[in-house]
Amino acid sequence: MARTSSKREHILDIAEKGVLSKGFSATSIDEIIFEAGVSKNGFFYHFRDKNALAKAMLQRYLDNEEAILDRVFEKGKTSADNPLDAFLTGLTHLSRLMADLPNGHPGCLVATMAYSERLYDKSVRALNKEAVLSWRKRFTNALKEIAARHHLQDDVEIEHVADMITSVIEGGIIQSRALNEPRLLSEQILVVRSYIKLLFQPQ
Amino acid sequence: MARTSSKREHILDIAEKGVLSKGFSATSIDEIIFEAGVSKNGFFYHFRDKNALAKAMLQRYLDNEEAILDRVFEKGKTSADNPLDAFLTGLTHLSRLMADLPNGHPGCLVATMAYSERLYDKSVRALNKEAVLSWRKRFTNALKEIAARHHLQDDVEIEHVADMITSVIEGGIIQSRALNEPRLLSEQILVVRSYIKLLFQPQ
DNA sequence: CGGATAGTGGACTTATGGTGCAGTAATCCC
DNA sequence: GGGATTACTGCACCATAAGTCCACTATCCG
Repeated sequence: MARTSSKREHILDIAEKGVLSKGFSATSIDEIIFEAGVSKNGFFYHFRDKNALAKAMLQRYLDNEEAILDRVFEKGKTSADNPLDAFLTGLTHLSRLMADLPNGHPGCLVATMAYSERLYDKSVRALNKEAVLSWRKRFTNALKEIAARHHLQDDVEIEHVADMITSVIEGGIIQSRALNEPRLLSEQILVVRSYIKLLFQPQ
Repeated sequence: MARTSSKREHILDIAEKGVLSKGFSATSIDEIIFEAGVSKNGFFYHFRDKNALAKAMLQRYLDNEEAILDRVFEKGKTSADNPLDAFLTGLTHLSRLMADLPNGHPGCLVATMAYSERLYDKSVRALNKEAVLSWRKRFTNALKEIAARHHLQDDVEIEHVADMITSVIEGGIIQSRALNEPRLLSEQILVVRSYIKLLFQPQ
């Protein structure tokens, strides 16, 4: 067979879709291998067990998300002359990106894994934690850069505001799904943008 | 046996703990009945199938949450003389309530069910949707009452701000779990409180 | 004392996660 | 061009899980 595995990525695609619509344990290996057109041992060749599948899925998801966030906020920086406008523009781009997804955001693996932690081993839980911490770091750094130039209009900790951006995105995805309102997430991002604006812009 | 079933509630308690820590399908009926000290047919006497268990769990969870929110925001109203202060005080109470949970919030069933929707039938999905809509209604009504007296400091839709309160709570729970930081949720509620304050209070 | 409520016990079916073993086709390295 | 490595297929097997069927029982209410 081919040297570079195309089936591995195919398995991950199918597994991710299943996990985000039914949860991890309801997504059976038999079902994955059937859809991927691969044998059972073909699956176990790539992933020692289901936990290894979870870890690979999560790692791939995080790499992809990071690249998207990098791109969006980099784009914000080029079109603005101060950190506040850059960040606000970045959030606008992110909102539009979410609005352009035809069926809404497919769901966040970090959220599903946080809600079924007992299923995974230490390494997956550590990876999930690291991901949330990296978002905290990303947004905290951006907000600190803003705070260096603009006075805070309320007594809140920068780090908590950074976490709130993540909260709104995760919560927005949940509500989008529960209500079947794909646009809700992008609207929520604009609301948190409104907060950042009010928090740093004197009226 | 006793007339009023104590075992039914016991089953629901154990099932809820399992679902919030491992997910729905990973929480086996065999495991539930073992922990509850009930026979398999004892389980199926109360719940036609696993879907009926999910529905009963969710209904009980929602009734409980509604009672808590009613209490918290009612308390806010008695200690303030205007709707803005009443709502801000309610959020402070809610934040404190979450901070006082020794192991943090146990998790939201609405979120887990939104993330494994394909597992449940129409009635469960409808109940989940109804729950999110009831939160939207609750917060929208409160915010509209405020908006009748205070001028909005930014161009945002009240309903989106209402949804944001739910977003921050759901997202706060996810991050609390992922990071194992029980206090994060209560901090997040104070940040959304800060937004409501800035949004209605002229500087 | 009859009927409803709240169960127990056991046998059975199908699906799922996972293991073990034997074998194969392509490719890379020397 | 030959041996190791990669990327698989096929089959048999095991324990656990959801769910069904049937027969039976204990308690309470009117």
